[in-house]
Amino acid sequence: MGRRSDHSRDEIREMALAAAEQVVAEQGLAGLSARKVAGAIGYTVGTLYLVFDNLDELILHVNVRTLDELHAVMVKALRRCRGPESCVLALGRAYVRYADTHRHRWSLLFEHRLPEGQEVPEWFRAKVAAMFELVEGALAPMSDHRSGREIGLAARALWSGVHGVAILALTDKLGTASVESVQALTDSLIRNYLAGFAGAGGR
Amino acid sequence: MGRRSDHSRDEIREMALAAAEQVVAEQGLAGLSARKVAGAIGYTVGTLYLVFDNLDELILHVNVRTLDELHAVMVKALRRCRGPESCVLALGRAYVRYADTHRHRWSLLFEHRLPEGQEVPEWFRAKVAAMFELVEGALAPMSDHRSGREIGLAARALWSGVHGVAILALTDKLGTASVESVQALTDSLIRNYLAGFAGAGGR
DNA sequence: ACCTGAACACCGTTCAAGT
DNA sequence: ACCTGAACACCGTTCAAGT
Repeated sequence: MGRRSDHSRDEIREMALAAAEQVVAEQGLAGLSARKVAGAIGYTVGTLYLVFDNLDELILHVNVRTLDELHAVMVKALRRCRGPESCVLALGRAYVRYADTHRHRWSLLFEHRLPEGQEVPEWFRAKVAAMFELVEGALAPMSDHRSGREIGLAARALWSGVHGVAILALTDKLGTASVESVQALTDSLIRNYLAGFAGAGGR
Repeated sequence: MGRRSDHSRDEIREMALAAAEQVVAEQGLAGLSARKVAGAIGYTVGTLYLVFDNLDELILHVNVRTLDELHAVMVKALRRCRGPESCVLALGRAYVRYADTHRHRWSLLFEHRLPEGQEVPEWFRAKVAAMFELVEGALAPMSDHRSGREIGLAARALWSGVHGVAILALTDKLGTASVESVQALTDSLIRNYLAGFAGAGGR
């Protein structure tokens, strides 16, 4: 036993994250364990704790990667749309499609909660903010007369909404879990919200 | 040891549920364990399994009670509103207020997931449906020309949206966790959605 | 310096044995 | 018939000891 130095600290981190992603993809949060991840990369549990503070930190990093993937998918969706409503709808559909095809990875984003006092680190929130900025960008062309603050609030309200639809539908709490019906729900949410937002009142 | 018969099966179930509620309220899902619940009611772990299939079933019943409380709170909110928009807003605010003041109980509703193949039982989904029916009822006065199916879809889209706002905001993923800002977000979501829904298009 | 392996204090779940 | 207590197979996390 003892020293091996087959891999650098960073390499071990990377391997662990990749292994954790695979376990989560296959078995969800419930199937994830430090021993399982360690075994998958050919190291002992102890080594994992040399490289991550604890399991929560590891999961946080898996989640940031998921946010990055989501962001990329949404950016891609923006390349095939014309006009503001079309673009917001495209973002919504891309989001729902990702959630549907990567259920476990996506669920981990919201099933995992940090222990009581601990708050979500800044670099994590920045990634969430980046996602909202895509929505703000799509909203901007239809909101000349509005302040950045208003657009920011609208993007958060609307996107949290899309997210809520995805959660209830995909975790089967609505009794209507098909991708089509989720799409119908998000489309309804987005179309009606935008009608109100672009129209008279707003607020 | 052996027989005691201090309490009937149903009494033990009731005591266990009450104890579980308290543990969850204080320490969240992560703090909940079969041994802890059993200890709190003065029985052994084994007894808990005589009365519940497993921990998942116990949690499911805690969650149904939460849905009942939420329903009651929303019904109460409907007593102090005039006109459709006012009533939907009242429902939204009641929901957010409940989520905020009972964070752990409310979080349990969505943090807890049944093991892979198992689906949410019918009696559970019925309770979720009952919540949506309250929203449908509030929506009805502003949708004479719409079918029940359309109203149902609108209620689900809108309410899932309110729920998503509450999740992201209260689990601190938005970086704006104050109750006021959550209220502002839900108000924005509801007002704009209703403007679109009541207005011309809809669809 | 790097990694292991065993330990500690917990889990959910089962079930022979006691009264 | 009802309940216990110990067992089993797991957890997350730590850390002395080995190379």
